[in-house]
Amino acid sequence: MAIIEAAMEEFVARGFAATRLDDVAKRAGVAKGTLYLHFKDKESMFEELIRTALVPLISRMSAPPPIGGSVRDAVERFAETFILEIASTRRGDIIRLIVAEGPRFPAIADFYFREVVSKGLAGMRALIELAIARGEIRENKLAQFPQLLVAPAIVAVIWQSLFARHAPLDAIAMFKVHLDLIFGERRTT
Amino acid sequence: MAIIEAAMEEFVARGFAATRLDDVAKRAGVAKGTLYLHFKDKESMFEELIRTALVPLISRMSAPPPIGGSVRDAVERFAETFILEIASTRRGDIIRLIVAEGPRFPAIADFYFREVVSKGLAGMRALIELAIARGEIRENKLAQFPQLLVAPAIVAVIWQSLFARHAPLDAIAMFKVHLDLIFGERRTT
DNA sequence: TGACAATGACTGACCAGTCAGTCATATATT
DNA sequence: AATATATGACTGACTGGTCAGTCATTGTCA
Repeated sequence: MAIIEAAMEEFVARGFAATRLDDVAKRAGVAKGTLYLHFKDKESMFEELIRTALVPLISRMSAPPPIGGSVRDAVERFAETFILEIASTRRGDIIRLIVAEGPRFPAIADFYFREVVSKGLAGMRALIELAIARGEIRENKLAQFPQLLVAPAIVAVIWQSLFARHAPLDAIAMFKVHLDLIFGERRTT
Repeated sequence: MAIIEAAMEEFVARGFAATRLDDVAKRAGVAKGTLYLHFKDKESMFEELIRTALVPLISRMSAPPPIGGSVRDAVERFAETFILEIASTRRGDIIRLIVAEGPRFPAIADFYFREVVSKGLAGMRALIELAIARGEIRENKLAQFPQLLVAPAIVAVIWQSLFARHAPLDAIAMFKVHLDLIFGERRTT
C-alpha cells in the first residue's frame, strides 16, 4: 500500500505532530480524502503504522531457535542480521520513532513492550541460560539482564540516526567486541 | 528562570511540534508576549533550552579523573551517579528528547555530539586504555568502542521513560553485571 | 444505470508571533 | 518633598497562516 509507505516516510522524518496529511497524500499519489477511507484519523493511522512496521521485526525475533552450532554463533548471526537490516536502514528510524513518541502514545509503548520487547528479552534470556548451561558464558548473572546482550544494538540504532554523519560507527565490529566480552575472546582457529 | 523550567516540562512532555507556547506561558505564570522578550522564536527557545540543560551534564562528564583506586571503582561510581541523577530523573527525558528531535534539529545533534558525546567517549577511551595498561581489562579491542562501556546506561534511560511502568529495571544492578563482563567477576572479599 | 471509490475545495479550530497599550519604578524638575 | 515625565518590562487581544477532517461532486466499473 502506497499510503502506508508514504506515511512511514513522513512520520519518520518529521514525527507525529509535525507531519501533514496533505504531504502524506501527495507522496502516496492520492487525495487527502482517500486517506480517510483507510484510517479513522491521523492518530490511528500512526498507531496502525507502528504496529504494521513491527510485524517483520517480530517474525525475525521469533525466528530460528539455535539448535545447531554454538550459542555465540547464533547470537552473532542474529545481531548481524539485525544491524544490517534494521540499524543501517529506514527501519532503525522506526525504533527511534517509538522512543520519541512512545511517552505520548502509551498504547504504542504498551503494544511494543508486549509484542516485541518482552518476547525478545525472553528469547535472549533463554539463549543466555543455554549458553551458561553449556559453559559458553561464565557470568551467570547475565541471565537477569538480557538487556545487556542487546544494548549495543540499540546504541547502534541511535548512533546511526544522530551521529553517523559526524563519526560513522562500524556496528558489526562493535558488536563482535561486545560478544568477546560476554563469551570470552574468540578462539583464532 | 520560571520560563525555562516551564518550557522544559512542556517540551519534554509533548515534544517540540506539539508544545504550545500558550501552555508554556501559563505554566511559567507570564503572558505569551513575555516569552518573546527572552527568546527570538519557538525554535531558538528549544535549542537554547537543550544547550542549557546540558551544562550540568558536561560538568559531571569532565569531573574527577580517577587517579586513586581501581579504574573499575571509578567507572562504577561514575555510572552510579549517572543513573541516579540522570536516568532516574527528569534529566533522562532530556536525553530522550535529543534522540527524538535530533534528526529534525541538526544544530542540536551537532552541538550535542561536539560538546558531550565526543568528549565523553574520549574520556571513556582514556579510562579503558588505562585499565588495559594496568591489566584490569583483558579485551584490548574495547578501546576502539568506548560506546560499549556506556551502552547499558543509554538503554537504562530509554527503558525508564518507556517501560518502567511495565517492568521496573534495576539499572545499577544491571550496570554492575555489565562491569563484571568487562573487568571480570568481582572478587568477593 | 447503479453502486462504490476517489477527489479536492472547503471549514473551523488552532496557534505562533505581533503590537498597541498598561503600569510600576526611576529620574528630573520645582 | 511633591509633582511631572520618562522608561521599559509586561500584557493579552488580535492576525494570518496552517492543517485535520468533511462532504458534495466526479469518475469508474460491472
